Amino acid sequence: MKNKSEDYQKMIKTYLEHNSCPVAATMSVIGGKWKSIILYLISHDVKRFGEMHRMIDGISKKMLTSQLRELEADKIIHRKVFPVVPPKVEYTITERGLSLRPLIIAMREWGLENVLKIRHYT
Amino acid sequence: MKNKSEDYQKMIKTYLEHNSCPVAATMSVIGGKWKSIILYLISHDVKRFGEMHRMIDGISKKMLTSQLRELEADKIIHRKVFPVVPPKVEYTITERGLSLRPLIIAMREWGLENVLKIRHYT
DNA sequence: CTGAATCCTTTATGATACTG
DNA sequence: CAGTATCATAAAGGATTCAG
Repeated sequence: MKNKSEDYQKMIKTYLEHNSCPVAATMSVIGGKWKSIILYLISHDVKRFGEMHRMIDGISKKMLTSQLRELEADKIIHRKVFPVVPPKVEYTITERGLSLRPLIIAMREWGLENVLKIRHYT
Repeated sequence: MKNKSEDYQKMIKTYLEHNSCPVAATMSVIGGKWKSIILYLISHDVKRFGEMHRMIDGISKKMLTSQLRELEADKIIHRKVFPVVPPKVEYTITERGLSLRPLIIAMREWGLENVLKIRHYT
């Protein structure tokens, strides 16, 4: 209990004094509307832009672009441009991106155990 | 590898056919702008509305209300109203809410290890 | 004290057309 | 093919006021 309390105190301290929460930080990396599925697709194998655009139902090119750029900025994925005509761009997952796998899996488990039981997603 | 591939196939199937992803589902529960800190505060001990409003710097009463209502709808927290004047309302964490702890902690760890190193939060 | 109601501003996302 | 640019709409969030 001592540990847990100290942990809590440190967290609140971080929150309240520096207003920078590690949890929120992580959320800002993986919390985008389409980021989890993009991560899931890319973590399996290399993907091209159009390929993902076709696979992810309902996403616009604009959104796909912005989500990819954010993931790239956070060094979760890598964007490789081939100087060919027509253009070819490949997205791959980085080491840092791979380190998110346990988290994604844990969220998936929790979702299966909890949310999908009490809610409807269309 | 077989397992992982099947896992992936199932996930993509879920995503693409039913458009209901367990990861996104979990995200919809804990991904709100202020939910992680609310959870963290409440998981420590019972909190009243005004108490949280004072502790969470920058949150409006409107936002606090809506975030609390969403957490309540997802059965993560419980809202207990005392029929007194002036009004008194206590928020407590539920069993389901407690089951989120490992997830929150994992996100916190990842954030500390990764995001806080490469970004600035103000 | 714990909100609800209203109005307003900002941000996010969509649709469409265009380009190297 | 892989985007960008532009315009339009929707959703999120803030400020303020009111009420039991």
